[in-house]
Amino acid sequence: MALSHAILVSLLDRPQSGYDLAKRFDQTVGYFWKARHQQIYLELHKLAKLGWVHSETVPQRARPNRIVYAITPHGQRALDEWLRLPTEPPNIKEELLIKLFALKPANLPLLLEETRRRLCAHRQRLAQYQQLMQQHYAQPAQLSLRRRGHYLGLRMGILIEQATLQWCEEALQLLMPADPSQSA
Amino acid sequence: MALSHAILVSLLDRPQSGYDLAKRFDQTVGYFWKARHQQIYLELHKLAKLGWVHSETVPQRARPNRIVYAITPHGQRALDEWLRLPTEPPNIKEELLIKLFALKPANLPLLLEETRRRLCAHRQRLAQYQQLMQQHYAQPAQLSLRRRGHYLGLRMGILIEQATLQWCEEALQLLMPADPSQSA
DNA sequence: GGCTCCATGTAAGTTGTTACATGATTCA
DNA sequence: TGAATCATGTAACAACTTACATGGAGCC
Repeated sequence: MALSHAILVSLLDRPQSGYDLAKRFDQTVGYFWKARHQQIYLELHKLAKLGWVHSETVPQRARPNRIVYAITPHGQRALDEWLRLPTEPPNIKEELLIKLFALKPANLPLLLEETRRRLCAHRQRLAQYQQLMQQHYAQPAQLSLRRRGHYLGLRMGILIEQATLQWCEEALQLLMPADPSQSA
Repeated sequence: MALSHAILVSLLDRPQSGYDLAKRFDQTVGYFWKARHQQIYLELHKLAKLGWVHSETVPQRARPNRIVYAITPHGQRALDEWLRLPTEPPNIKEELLIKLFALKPANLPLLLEETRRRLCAHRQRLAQYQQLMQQHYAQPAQLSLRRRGHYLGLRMGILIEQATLQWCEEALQLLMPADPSQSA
């Protein structure tokens, strides 16, 4: 049920088409919530049936028409009710951890390599997030309330990436065969 | 496809029934991968059909029979192939962040309260993880390779909880209305 | 008498993924 | 000439959740 609510929240900013939403989910929101365009279109149909959004077709020349959705007062109320529900801590679903549970000498090199690869990937992501942070949220205390919410999303992304990076480094330390030429 | 692999990995330790697996997924493994018993039974049936596990019925007096599953050589090979596939960084799916995207004065108190609640929940989890760590993994460098894998799972849990805790504290700081009687 | 544990499952529904489909426009 | 962008969708499948079902054993 949460993707539909994520869509509603995104529509609070401004009316958008499914295409717009999909692009946005690929960027900012997508750091912590992924959705493909197919799923978004399906949810929009459902939301329209529920009367939580209302759609308007915008004709275009030489392009498929855009169908732009806006949140309705009914949708607003539904959203407010949802906000009142308690949240569950998310679970991590980290495949690499499962793989490490199968650790044995034969696949140690493989898993070390994969951990190194992930380390690089997370470094890149972190750098990207930090750049966004500098560009858009340099002084969080001076932001509007709405934008503080956005800031906190990005901030969570940074903290999680940092934690993951540290984990990767520790894992490599722990699993790397000690090299005698390096010690002492 | 990852739950079936998580089950295979768990069966590496020893043959287990669906019931055993469900209990284990509620404990150690469950810190980063949840599964209900229904899902586990379904996956076991699938795995049996694929020939990746083989089952043996253990009759019991005055109790339902246990069906104990063990990994087969074929399952071993499938697992080794899966280990070779690259892993994706998991995505967070944190509902609270979506809710904060809908931040406005009217629901600020609500979201502050929820953040406080989550702060407590994560503190408790962290304490629990740290206790397990002390009990079972006091000296990680001296563990067997297999147990180092388990250690790293728990370690990830701790790092994520710490990051989340810090985030909660920062969020409260940022969103709490400044109380004039506290400043200066 | 009611609760939890043991132990397995079916059925229905929701959510999300992958594959497939269309078709003009713009850029290299 | 080929790829990417714009823009919407259907169909099949995989993964996961929720509800329901059974029934004895042991505990308080």
